[in-house]
Amino acid sequence: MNGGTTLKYIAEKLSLSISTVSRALKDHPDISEETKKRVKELASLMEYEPNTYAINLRTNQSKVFGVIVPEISSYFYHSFIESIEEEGKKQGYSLLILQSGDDPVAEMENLKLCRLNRVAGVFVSITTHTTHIENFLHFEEIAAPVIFYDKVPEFAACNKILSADEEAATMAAEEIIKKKKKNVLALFGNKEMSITRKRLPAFERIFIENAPETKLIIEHANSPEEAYTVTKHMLSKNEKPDVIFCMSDEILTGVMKIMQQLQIKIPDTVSVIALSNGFIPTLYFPEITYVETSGKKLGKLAFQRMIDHIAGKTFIQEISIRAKLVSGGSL
Amino acid sequence: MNGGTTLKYIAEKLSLSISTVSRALKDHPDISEETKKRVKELASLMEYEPNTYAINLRTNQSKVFGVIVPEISSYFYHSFIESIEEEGKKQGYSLLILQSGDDPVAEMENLKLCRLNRVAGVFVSITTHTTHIENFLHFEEIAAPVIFYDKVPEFAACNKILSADEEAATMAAEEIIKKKKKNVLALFGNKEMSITRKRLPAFERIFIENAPETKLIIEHANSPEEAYTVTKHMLSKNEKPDVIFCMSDEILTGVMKIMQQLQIKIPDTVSVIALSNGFIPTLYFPEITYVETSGKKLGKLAFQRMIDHIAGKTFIQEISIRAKLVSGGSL
DNA sequence: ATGAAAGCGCTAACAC
DNA sequence: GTGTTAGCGCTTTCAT
Repeated sequence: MNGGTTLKYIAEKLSLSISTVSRALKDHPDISEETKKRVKELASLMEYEPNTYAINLRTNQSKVFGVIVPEISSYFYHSFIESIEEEGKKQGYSLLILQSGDDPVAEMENLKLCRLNRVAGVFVSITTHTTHIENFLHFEEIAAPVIFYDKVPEFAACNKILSADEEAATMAAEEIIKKKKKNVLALFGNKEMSITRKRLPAFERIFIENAPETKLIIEHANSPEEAYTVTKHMLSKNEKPDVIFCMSDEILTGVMKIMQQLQIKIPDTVSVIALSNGFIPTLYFPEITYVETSGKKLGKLAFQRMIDHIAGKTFIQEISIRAKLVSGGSL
Repeated sequence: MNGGTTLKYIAEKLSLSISTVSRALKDHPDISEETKKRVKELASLMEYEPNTYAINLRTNQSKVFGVIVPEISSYFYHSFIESIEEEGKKQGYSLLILQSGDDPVAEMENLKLCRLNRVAGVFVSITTHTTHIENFLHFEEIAAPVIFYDKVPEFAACNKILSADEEAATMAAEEIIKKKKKNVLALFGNKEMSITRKRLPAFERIFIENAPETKLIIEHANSPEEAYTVTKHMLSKNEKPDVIFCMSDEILTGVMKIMQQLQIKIPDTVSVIALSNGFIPTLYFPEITYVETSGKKLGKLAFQRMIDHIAGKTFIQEISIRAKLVSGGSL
């Protein structure tokens, strides 16, 4: 295995003690230049690599971060993972990717795996059913920092890195008003979802405050199919919306399907605007105007917070990334 | 850390030796039922968890698989990862996800990381520039099994799990012929890519053999944008294609954009068929007919091969997953 | 049926 | 400047 070169082996070859070799490799000041040179030469010749597990055993820590995601197959989450991976690599960290599948039981098992792997820290987006986060808090006390991202516990005091949900919804609403749309169909996800609970009120408020005359119809859809159906229904009415707002990529895909089917001209007949992670809107023509909530940026921020935390800056923080309007021509 | 319960701790509490405790926990036949019971009770009370690193250190192996992907942000790869993750979890394996970004240097670094982490095996999709795979072969000799998937070395003898590229291209071609299309625009990716080199000849051959009268135009596109441009150009000609074949999701997105822009009726005016990993085609109306090359299935197969390999079935194999036609209404 | 001891590879406190 | 020793937590051989 691994060529199997160990400190012991090098020590024997050079008739030195193991500790001398260890220190030489670490440029310990006590060791003579001469010895250092001999040791390093042989080490590189033998392609010596320290045994990670021996080190982990001693330090009870590993250079691995646990990343718990509800599901990998979502543009948002894998762009998050990608970003953590890139940042981590620079500092010698690897990633343990764990899927919770929105199941609190799996989530706890994953947390346990993080403990068993003595991870240096955990990034977690909690499931929609996670109510108790004591386990995470406890984990943080006895094991390693926990950074919550995206789906975070609502009340507890902990490190949270958030998409700018309110800001994004606000920006979309403002853009709609700016474009003088009067008849808004706004599609949101499941009412229980935390992102819905954030995006919806922020969205509504802008209209109430800035354009109370707007006719605003709020609908909820739990899947692209539901979004399709709801939209189809609304478009069949006499008074059609002049703009459709989609809370997420998932909803956008459902809406766009019926738009294509009915061959509705965007933005001439009906405009479209969405909140998105940034890939889906570019698939259509015209490209859909959207407010971006980027997994990549979120990842960078979460990673930085983790590094700070590890470096001892253990104060609690709640950070949001900035939302960004990307104009596509659909509004 | 971890509540910190160790064998030693349990042993002391129970006035037993460490080895007795270790054996009791493993149901070793030598140990009396009485002792087993006492040990197990205390262990579960203390939430004893064996220290992974100590075990890894002794066994020089870990229950972790390395997964090297060119990029996480591709539906194909993350569905592959997802599938490996699910299968692995059942057997107690975790995943070390490494991105090569299509860079051979990063690829080698990732392989090294796999070695340092004493992974139980490596799944790798090589970069387009990887020419030497000695390192992988060497790794396999000294460390752990290597399963190549998707992008695999062409000539070397090694375990390969492949998408059914030829079969998929063949099926698409046959479907086109079956639908009596006479004027085919076929868009392929970069000529150097191994999937292009497999899909293109298989696709062409079917027409030559079964429908030589078909007018077949082959074009290459390296990006959605290029696919868009090429398609736009071809659609502006007098003799328009009656069907467009897209080698990949990437190309499909480019093609669909211009189709939407020109408001071309699918399949009435022009039909579309693609080879796909299965998500993108469902975004459009009508849904695009495609031949599926599923990352998920590939993952399952690759995982099974890995398990077999670890179980000692070290013979070399080259396996392809079956392609599947999914009808969407676009052809 | 149980215990003692060695060793996996590494680090660090403590000699000399 | 270099060596000795103990120990991280676990498994396993060899006693008893």
